[in-house]
Amino acid sequence: MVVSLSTRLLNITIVSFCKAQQLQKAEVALIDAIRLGILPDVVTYNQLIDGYCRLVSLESGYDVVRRMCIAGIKPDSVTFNSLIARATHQNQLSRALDLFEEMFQWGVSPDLWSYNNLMHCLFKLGRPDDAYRVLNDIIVNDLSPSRATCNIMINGLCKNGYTNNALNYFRNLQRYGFVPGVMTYNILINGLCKARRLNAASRLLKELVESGQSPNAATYTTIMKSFFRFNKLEEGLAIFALMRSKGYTFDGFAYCTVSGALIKRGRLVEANDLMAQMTRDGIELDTLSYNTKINLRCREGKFEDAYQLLDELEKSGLECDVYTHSIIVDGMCKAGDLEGAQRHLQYMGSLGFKSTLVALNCIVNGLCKVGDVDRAMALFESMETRDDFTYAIIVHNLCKARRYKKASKILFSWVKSGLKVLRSCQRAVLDGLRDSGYITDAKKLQSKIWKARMLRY
DNA sequence: ATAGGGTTAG
Repeated sequence: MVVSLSTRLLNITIVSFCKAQQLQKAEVALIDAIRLGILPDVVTYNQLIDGYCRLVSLESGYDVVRRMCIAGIKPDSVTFNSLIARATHQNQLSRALDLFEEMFQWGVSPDLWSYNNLMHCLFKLGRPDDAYRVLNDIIVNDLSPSRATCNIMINGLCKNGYTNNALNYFRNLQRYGFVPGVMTYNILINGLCKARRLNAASRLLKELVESGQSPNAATYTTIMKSFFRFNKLEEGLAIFALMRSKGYTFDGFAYCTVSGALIKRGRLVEANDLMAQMTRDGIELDTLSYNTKINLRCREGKFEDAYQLLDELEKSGLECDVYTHSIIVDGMCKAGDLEGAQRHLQYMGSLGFKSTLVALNCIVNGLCKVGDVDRAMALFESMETRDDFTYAIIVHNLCKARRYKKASKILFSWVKSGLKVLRSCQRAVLDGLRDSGYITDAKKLQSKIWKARMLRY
């Protein structure tokens, strides 16, 4: 009795150190306890494993599993769930499946958490069919899907383009007595907004309110963003005002989102006012707010001010991120200072930023805008990773320069890359080819694209 | 645990 009480105290100590992100101290507590003759149990180790998985890495968590086995304690489903959560969070599917296998070998059955994580991972990897198979596994294994399971299903279906299936699934669940919460509604509203089905989204919003629940910050942000996406600035601003009146603008994120939308449309004065208002409302600046302010100064052409903000950001103990530098590189490109942009890109590299893709895209775009499509092409060819933005910039500008043959080659490699292809770019190339007399080439390109798309699946 | 949210193209 005395021993088990001490173990409980040890566990409370360990979990609070893990929550405070102090693994060293948790380890010391464990050693001290053992020295006093207090024996750790499965809970002790599970807490430590979870801490290592969350704060350090999957491998470091797994090391604790080894220690636990040496100590003669058998892992349980909670042990594996921490490891599986970390693996699936990093989209390491095969690692997660290895853990399932190992779990079976220990004679431990996966529980609902294990399956939920696996489902989520499969959806993120764009494999909705396999995720659906996991849902079947849940039912076959006599586990009942939880609210989280349903949300993961609905979200996964939406994210993979099956908005209608998500909606049908949702309605079926309701028929079986499922009472959706705000999160479920948010997932669907977001899915419908992204699928440009605003009427269906607003019907669900109405349903949410009629169910006696209140929309939350996420609901409002989703709706506001979709207004901005469809260029309905005033409607978006009205939502922002509503958020403010309800106190959902406490973290400054909404301010920055609205400012970003204003900056994009060149309404710099209003963006300035808004950022000032944010300060007046007593919201502290974080990296995001600094980035927004830097973006604003760059667009105003005040690069000294932008650099001063950068300085201030670092002095206040915050850290610049990849956005900060991409914003500066883009700002210089937009101001026509390609040399400055290249210089800042190098600086960014020297700071150890691995992903310079967005900054490179900005420079490719900047080179095109000052009429140097050849240098833009050279940079494009030298890039080791490209995304849909990279291709869109190059293809669009080659078309603008009426270099349709080159554009059609790049468009084709774009299709083959599997990245999302902008319809406007594809049309520009095909129309361009036809209008300049290359009718056969246009037809050939079209059939090649068709075939490449078919071959992908 | 699972919803939203900042940089680049059109």
